[in-house]
Amino acid sequence: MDLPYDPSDPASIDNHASGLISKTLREVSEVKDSDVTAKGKGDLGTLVEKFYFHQTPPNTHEPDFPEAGLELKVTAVKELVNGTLVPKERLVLGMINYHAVIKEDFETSYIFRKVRLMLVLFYLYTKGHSVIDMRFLAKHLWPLSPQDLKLIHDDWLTIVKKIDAGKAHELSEGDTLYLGACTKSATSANRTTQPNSTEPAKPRAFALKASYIKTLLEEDTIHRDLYSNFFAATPSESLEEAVTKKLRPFIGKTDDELFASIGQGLGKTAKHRHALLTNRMLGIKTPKISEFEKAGIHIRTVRLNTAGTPREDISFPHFDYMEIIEQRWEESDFKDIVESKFFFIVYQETADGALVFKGGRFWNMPYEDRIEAERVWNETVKRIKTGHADSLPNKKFSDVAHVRPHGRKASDTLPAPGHLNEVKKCFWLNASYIATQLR
DNA sequence: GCATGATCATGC
DNA sequence: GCATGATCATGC
Repeated sequence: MDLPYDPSDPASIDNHASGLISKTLREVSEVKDSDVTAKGKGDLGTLVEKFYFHQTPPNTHEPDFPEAGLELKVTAVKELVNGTLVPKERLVLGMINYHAVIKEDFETSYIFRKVRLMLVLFYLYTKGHSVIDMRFLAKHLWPLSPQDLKLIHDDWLTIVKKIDAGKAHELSEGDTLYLGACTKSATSANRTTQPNSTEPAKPRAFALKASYIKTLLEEDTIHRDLYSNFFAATPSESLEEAVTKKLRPFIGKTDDELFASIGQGLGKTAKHRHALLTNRMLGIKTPKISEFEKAGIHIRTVRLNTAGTPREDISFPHFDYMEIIEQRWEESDFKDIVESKFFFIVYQETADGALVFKGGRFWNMPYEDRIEAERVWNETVKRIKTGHADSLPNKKFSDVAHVRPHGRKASDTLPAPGHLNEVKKCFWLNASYIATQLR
């Protein structure tokens, strides 16, 4: 048949995709309910290609439009309570074949061929509806910038090196910045073989992090003035090296000195004043650092006492008792946290009470400690389920993490099994644990 | 000195 | 008004 667009021309494909915006697939094509398979999950992309673009998706690792070198991605967004749209999930590019990937080069890998130029269609996820009735809201034609391509290349190498070292079971999304190795399995017990080790590993896929998609969407629209970049891609330099180089001149200065020299206009009493100061050190005037936002990096200030131990434990958003008992570890918020990357801004107290900047440190949780975090999470859920939300794992239970209150005040509560008003709580990383990790 | 509970400052 | 990250307060 004659196609209503030119499959060798990205602009023409993009233009044809415009006809989907504000529509559902059912409204603009001949698709029927019987075309939707079993769960209906994940196959909207296939249906769009077949019924709207009249293409048979290549069952190889080629981009969907090989002549145009363009990969079509259909992905869900959800609406937050405040009305903003955010990606519902990571953008999965394809399963990782642990045995094959260690023999590949990035330049010839399917990841490279796919991410170079992507047309991403965003639809609003609406629970309980068939995928063909979910509405498309926006699209974006993405030729990857050289900076992003460089970091994704670095990420790919990091992942493949770890697999080649026989550590596929230790992979974590926190190992990398934009391209992650996300777990991909219906059941958390599912394991596969890996090269150079007898240890079974969770199946994982290459995926662009949700934080990456979210930032690109925002940068593209109304929030442009929120973000700025500091990373200039040079072949030899990693993001970590670029950060280290920027921060080096400020190491050894006190926070008072830093506020005086580069902190004009910053509130000195703000609790996140040290994070703001870091932006200034990186030469960034906007509230957010583009590269850190894309990578979903948790930026946290660590204030060491004179003995070199953090004064405080590290808190996270409180959880909902009734929600967490319905979750499995694999889909929990805390699992996402322990598989994310952190950037610690380290200050040390001196005997005379000054705070000296010691530098920034990237960190993500090692494998054994993620197993321990999972143990704490499981015990927490078990206790809540059995009506003990008032007595959750404390510091004696684990060297890595504990649970304790995190509300705005004692009366800031949520319902839990057996408790109508239990104070809001969250997972904390133990200060003593962070101390050992920083050494 | 540390564990645990409670609350503050800011942004949206 | 609430979420979030940071910090304070209390008691053993």
